[in-house]
Amino acid sequence: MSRATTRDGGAGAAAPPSQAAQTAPAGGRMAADERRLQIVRVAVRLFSERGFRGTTTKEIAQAAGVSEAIIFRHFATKDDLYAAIIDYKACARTGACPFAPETEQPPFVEAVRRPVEEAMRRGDDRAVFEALALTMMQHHQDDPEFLRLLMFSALEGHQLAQIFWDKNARVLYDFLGTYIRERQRRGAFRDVDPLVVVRAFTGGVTHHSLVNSLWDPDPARRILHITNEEAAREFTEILLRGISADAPAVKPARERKRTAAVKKGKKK
Amino acid sequence: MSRATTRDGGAGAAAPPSQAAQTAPAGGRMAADERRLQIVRVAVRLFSERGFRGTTTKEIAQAAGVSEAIIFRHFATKDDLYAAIIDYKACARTGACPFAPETEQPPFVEAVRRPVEEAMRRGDDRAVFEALALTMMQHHQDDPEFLRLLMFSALEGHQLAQIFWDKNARVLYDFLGTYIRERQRRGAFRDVDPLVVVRAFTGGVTHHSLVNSLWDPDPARRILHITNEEAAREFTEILLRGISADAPAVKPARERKRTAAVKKGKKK
DNA sequence: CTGAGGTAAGTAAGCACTTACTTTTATCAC
DNA sequence: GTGATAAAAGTAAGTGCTTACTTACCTCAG
Repeated sequence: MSRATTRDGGAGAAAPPSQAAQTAPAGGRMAADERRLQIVRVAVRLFSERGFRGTTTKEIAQAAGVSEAIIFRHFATKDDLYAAIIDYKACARTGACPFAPETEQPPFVEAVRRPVEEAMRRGDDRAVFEALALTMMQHHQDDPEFLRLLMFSALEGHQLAQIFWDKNARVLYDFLGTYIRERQRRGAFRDVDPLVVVRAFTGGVTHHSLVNSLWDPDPARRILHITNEEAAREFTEILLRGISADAPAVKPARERKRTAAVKKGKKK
Repeated sequence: MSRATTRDGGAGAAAPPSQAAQTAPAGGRMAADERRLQIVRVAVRLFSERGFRGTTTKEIAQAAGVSEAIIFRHFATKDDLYAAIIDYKACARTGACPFAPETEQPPFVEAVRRPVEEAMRRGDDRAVFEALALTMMQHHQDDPEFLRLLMFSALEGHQLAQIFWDKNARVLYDFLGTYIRERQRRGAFRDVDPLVVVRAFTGGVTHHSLVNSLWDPDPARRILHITNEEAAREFTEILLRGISADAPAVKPARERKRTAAVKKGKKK
């Protein structure tokens, strides 16, 4: 059951720890399921670093500490391995999915859902959006592989991108959009297309994570150095003021009042 | 000057129009500069579609209608070709570039700058952000290659991503941040970190373009089908309401005179 | 008749994937 | 407990194809 330890000092010739093997020495022999899972994990890491096309099966084998043929014993083709990654990433984080495709629960949305729905029941708008933003950012930060893998997948035209959208983004748009519509009916929010609100908010959050991950890596973080909590709070504050109904009519834009002064012959 | 046409009907054997050659038959003989530029353009398109690693020199040659050896007569290595692309995409539009095709748009920030700065001088916040959003989205839509190339570049760790950030994003953060800070000093905007505002706003805009380009392509556009103008208007509305200074009693009057009321505990 | 634009046909290295073979280990009659 | 055994985990050394890049040659404008 537990990982190896049965024969660590054994033969010794299996995997020289001198180079490579950054992930796991993985020296000993493994049960098929273990090995398969390990290969998937290694492949996820490498694909997220270099893309599907940019990663060779040889590299995966080396990083996993086995020969290339092992990869092809567990996965018929490289595409097959990619498919396994989709299964893995689509359900791995729920913890309730060893490998079976039976999970219908999308991990990302599921992680988001609980705290957000709880806040929704209380009608606490601030908590809703703050929890949403924070959960998303935390997810991106805890699992930076995921964003990269997703972007590679979208750019390279693989299925993961579409699956992610259907299982996560679409769900989010639906249930957040529904909430916003409900709050509008109650007069809490002004009349904007709820989907535009979702797009604007999740866009700010996702873009923030993406820029952090691609251009402004973690320790230095020189472009915009704020905690996820601060970011969630500020983004939420902007959005809530931006869509709340009782807001003071915004600003000089309402120039129909100011007929007197500077009417620059603008458009109607 | 003009593209070929000198010997289209000539030999006939050069480029069979039966397959490939989606871009340009490019049959005849070209001057070196012409050919070089054409190769760069073709390569930009292919790299943006499949990434640097995912595009072969053979494909580039075929799409350009020449033999592979021609690529390597003009560019020592594939990396060299990539470097030429950087020049092309990063400065081709400034006009200050070796082989700048004077025809195309100015670079990103330059395109944004003119309308936005004009609105800034008028102090028309709405126009500032709307013009910014609209110019960005229009740029992304007119040149969808660019976003894809940029993302590939960032993911694959090429220089273009860094150069783009330094030459465009950083500049935008600076000069929009400065504007916001100025408006805060005048009491028009509440006290938020200007960089957070820039991140939130450009994030929403960029994310919108990215989702449109990767998940919701143009003709159908089923996830969120709005024009760039509408999107710019809505995003701007949300942002401006979101960061406008608190006006407890709605005071549409010029705020710079009214030192008394507003000015909450803002300065450090 | 020279030199620049262009090509066909390479080359060595790298790719996804196989084949033929060698351990290791769980199992079960004894 | 043994030890024969079958199945599975593992490997070394390929296979044929593709890749970035070269070499040797051609062709035609000036």
